Amino acid sequence: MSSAAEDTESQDLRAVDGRVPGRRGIATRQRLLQCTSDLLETTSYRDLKVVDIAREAGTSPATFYQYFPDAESALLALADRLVGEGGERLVRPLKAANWHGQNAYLACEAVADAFLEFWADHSALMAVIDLAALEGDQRFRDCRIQLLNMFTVAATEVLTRQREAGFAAAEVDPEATAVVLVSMLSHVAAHQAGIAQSGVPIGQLRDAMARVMYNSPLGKTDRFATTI
Amino acid sequence: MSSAAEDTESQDLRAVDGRVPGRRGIATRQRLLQCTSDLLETTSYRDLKVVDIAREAGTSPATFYQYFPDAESALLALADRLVGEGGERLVRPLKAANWHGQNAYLACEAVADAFLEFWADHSALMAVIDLAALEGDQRFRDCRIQLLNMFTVAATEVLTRQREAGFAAAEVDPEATAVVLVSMLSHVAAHQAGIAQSGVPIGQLRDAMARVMYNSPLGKTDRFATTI
DNA sequence: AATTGTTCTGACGGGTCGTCAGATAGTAGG
DNA sequence: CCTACTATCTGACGACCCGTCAGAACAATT
Repeated sequence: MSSAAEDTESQDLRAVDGRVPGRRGIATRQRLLQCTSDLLETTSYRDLKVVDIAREAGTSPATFYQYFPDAESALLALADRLVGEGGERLVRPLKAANWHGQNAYLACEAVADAFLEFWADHSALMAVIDLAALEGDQRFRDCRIQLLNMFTVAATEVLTRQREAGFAAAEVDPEATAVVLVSMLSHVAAHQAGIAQSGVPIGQLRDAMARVMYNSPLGKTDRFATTI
Repeated sequence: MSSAAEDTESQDLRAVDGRVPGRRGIATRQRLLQCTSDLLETTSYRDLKVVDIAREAGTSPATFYQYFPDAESALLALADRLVGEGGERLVRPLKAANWHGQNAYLACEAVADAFLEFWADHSALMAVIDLAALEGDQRFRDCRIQLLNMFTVAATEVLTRQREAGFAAAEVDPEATAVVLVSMLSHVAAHQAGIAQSGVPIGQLRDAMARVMYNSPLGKTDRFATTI
């Protein structure tokens, strides 16, 4: 399942004119992707020009257009590659944990860390995904949904179990709660640099995230547990 | 204090060449702003062309540039006008509430509603602010911070009091918690349309937001309150 | 080395941007 | 009503970026 990205890379690849590229073509495409990724570290998404990517890759703009219809498509290709890894990384601490008693808080900390670290590791690309999705680009919107969907589904399941076990009120809507928590996690993770810059240490942020999760119906594994 | 925006409008206004515009000039500027706002309802932020705004206003692009250095600046002028109203609307339910006992949950509902409604009322412009801020534009970033700052400060105060009253653990960091909650509120509010479209009713969303707030240290006004 | 298929690129038409000199509209004084 | 002056508007322009295409350069195969 996690090789889906790989398969897409080697199977479906077509140059713009419909031909299947050979060894050299694939290498060029790869080089263009790498240069796009590199440039993204120093250039803002909107200032990313095809001509710059091409120059960085030591080739001409026309070559770029042979492999991608536009600059965004190259970014999308990079983003797609991230979805597999990301979905996995985010959902792991949720699934690995056993949501009983005190373990729940540890799980919440692990989840907060996973979000913060994943966004920190891929801040530039994640910013592009968030941005393009917000801007209404359906391709990036799907990408973002797919990335978060695995987590949201898993969180919904945990919440449903908590509710069935009587740890949360019957009116709690598991899916809505999961969406709200995912919003919190992804938004804080995406803005961690800015938040830190305005004086809140990342450590405190992580604790606050974990606490909010733990105190929500997600973390409650005891009918009379108190807020921490 | 709330007339600050008005003052700015009538005092500081300068045409691009440094002159102070007269009656007619101010009217033209106003018309351009209104057309920008109108076009924003039907056009995506990035597709907003100066030439379109000018045509809509029945004037020429060159006229536009006499009043704004670029299209973003017109949007910023609209955004600034929203900050006064927005800050006020968001913080009111937080300050109006007395955070004692059961009232706290009602306050949380009111806060959730305020965020959802404010973003719904100004979805297009708020999307632009979020977008431009995310994109790194410092002017919009400041604008967004100013909009949310009043609320964040007020929430930090409430949290500090709750902690001093012994309703939250000593390790709870009021500011970090406030930031996390504001992230949740603003992100959910900004994406409410998309979330609703994917099948979660706004009502459920509101309840989930209120519950997450209420269960966080913000809502706890009783040492042994249980999760709802 | 000739042939065939693949990959690359210089040069171009089309479009948007922001500027500026000059046209136009408004106004005060005679 | 005319003149002179100021405020406002605009047509036309150069600069820039985008994506395309015909043909050059390259690689592989015989």
